[in-house]
Amino acid sequence: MSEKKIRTRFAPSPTGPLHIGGVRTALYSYLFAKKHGGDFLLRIEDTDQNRFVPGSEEYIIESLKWCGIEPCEGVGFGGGSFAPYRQSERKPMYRQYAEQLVQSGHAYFAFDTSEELEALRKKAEEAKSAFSYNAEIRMALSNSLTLLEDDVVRRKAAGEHYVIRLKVPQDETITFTDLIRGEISFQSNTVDDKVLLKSDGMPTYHLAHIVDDYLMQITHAIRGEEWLPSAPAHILIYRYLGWENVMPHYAHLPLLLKPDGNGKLSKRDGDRLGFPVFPLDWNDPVTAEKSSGYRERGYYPEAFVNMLAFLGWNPGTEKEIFSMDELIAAFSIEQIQHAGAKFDPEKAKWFNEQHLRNKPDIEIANNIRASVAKEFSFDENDIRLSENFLCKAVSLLKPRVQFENEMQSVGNYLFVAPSTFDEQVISKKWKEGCKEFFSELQNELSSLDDFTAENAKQLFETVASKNNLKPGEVLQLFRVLLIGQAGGVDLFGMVELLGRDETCRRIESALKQIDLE
RNA sequence: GGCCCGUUCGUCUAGGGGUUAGGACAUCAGAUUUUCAUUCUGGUAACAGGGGUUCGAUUCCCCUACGGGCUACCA
Repeated sequence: MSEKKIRTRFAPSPTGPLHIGGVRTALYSYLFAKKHGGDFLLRIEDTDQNRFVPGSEEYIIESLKWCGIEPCEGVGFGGGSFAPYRQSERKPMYRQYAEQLVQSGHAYFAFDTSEELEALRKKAEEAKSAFSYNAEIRMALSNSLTLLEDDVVRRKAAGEHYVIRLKVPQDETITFTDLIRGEISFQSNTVDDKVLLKSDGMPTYHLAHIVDDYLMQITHAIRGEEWLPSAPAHILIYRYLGWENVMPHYAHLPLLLKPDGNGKLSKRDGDRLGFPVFPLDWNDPVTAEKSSGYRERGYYPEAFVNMLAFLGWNPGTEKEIFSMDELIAAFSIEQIQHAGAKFDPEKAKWFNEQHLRNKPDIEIANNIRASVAKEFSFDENDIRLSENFLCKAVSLLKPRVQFENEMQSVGNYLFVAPSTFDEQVISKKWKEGCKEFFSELQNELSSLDDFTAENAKQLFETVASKNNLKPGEVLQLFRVLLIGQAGGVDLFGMVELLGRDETCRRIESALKQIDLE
């Protein structure tokens, strides 16, 4: 790996919505490429026509866009000079490499039907062992190693289905260096004769990803740990194709695990524990199942990405809140964890909260304006949609929410006057003279010129003492008159936000509604 | 079953032959706040077990246990 330009890829299958584990794989590949001034591309691995799910390719593209993980070339993103980037469109390219391997004696034609193989598997299972199409057994099956050459030609000419299998050597040790785990060795006898080309003429993942990575000049293949067991077969394919000296460096990422219990994170866990497992909402066209996404749940993409980056990686410092650019600068494969990470929905929320805190009020105000207008049916010229009002509301609400979209429900009292009033507070705190006090307060406030939190507070205290009341005695009542409830944002900050007219209106209206003797 | 990968607080992790084993989330307690939230302070809490190697091992090696992945004409 010297002066060669770094090129990484994300190569998902369009078999459904992109799992957050997949997004993380894409993210790490992206960060690594960007860090080294390289290219990151998106390739769609749709070699299995049976598992194709309509809409999932679009879903993948939209997810990456939302996350800000933008490939500089590939399906949905244009650019690049290695098109097409969809394997189904590259179908004609693969066969020659499979046949080349047959020519060189490293692969063979196999005519065994799925039924025959299925039967062998069953038999092996009954004998409590696993069937493996390998050196030990291949000489007993129907393939070009056992059949007469004429027979092979005749069968092919007759249109009989066949696959091309890799001829894995016996008694060899296959060693390679994983960027995360270091040197890993496999005994070739434990590797099976993987199918390279299927009977429908499509390549399997094993052949396709190698041909494409080679042709697309990929330098680093970052993928999930589930691929580790087939890595020796991949090394062999590179070797027999004569590409071993330019093959990409592999990095196998640890998996994302369930928050509780054992096993890898699945959609079911999200449903069960109430958190999304996908970046975006997804309605499955086949099963009609609905899955919720981080975007619709209200996460900021930068918080989502930040959270994902920290699941299995850390910068080695104590800084935790990162922008994408900061992640790019800090990223390194050496700091990737070796063990799987249990997903923690609580910490995910915390990341969003932190990004929310760091976001300027004006930006949040602009983000929530439309939904506030809709929620409360405000006219577009309503003062409560003004930049000034919304910014103040946001700053008041910011410490009380983790998501932008919680603001209007958590702070709904800032936008609309209450219709009910906390009886407990009233019956506990209301006493002689309160009515007079609030009437006078309303009166005084209505003529307060500079209507700030500070001035309103001062006035409140003055009027209270004039009525022989301690501020503490009527503060809670004041809050209930204004918003109907006991808790909430800073009282006088809210008074300033509401403004003179609305504040007075609310006091007056509350005094009428509360109807005390 | 076989093969491969892994194992530091409940969780995400830092660290690394000699440390009071650090941080964050969660949790608990106190302070601040007229309330709730925020904020601040503090607390509980971890090197899976057994053998080596070593003056010394949580750190290196081996074994065991446990966890995970793979074992398809799926990726």
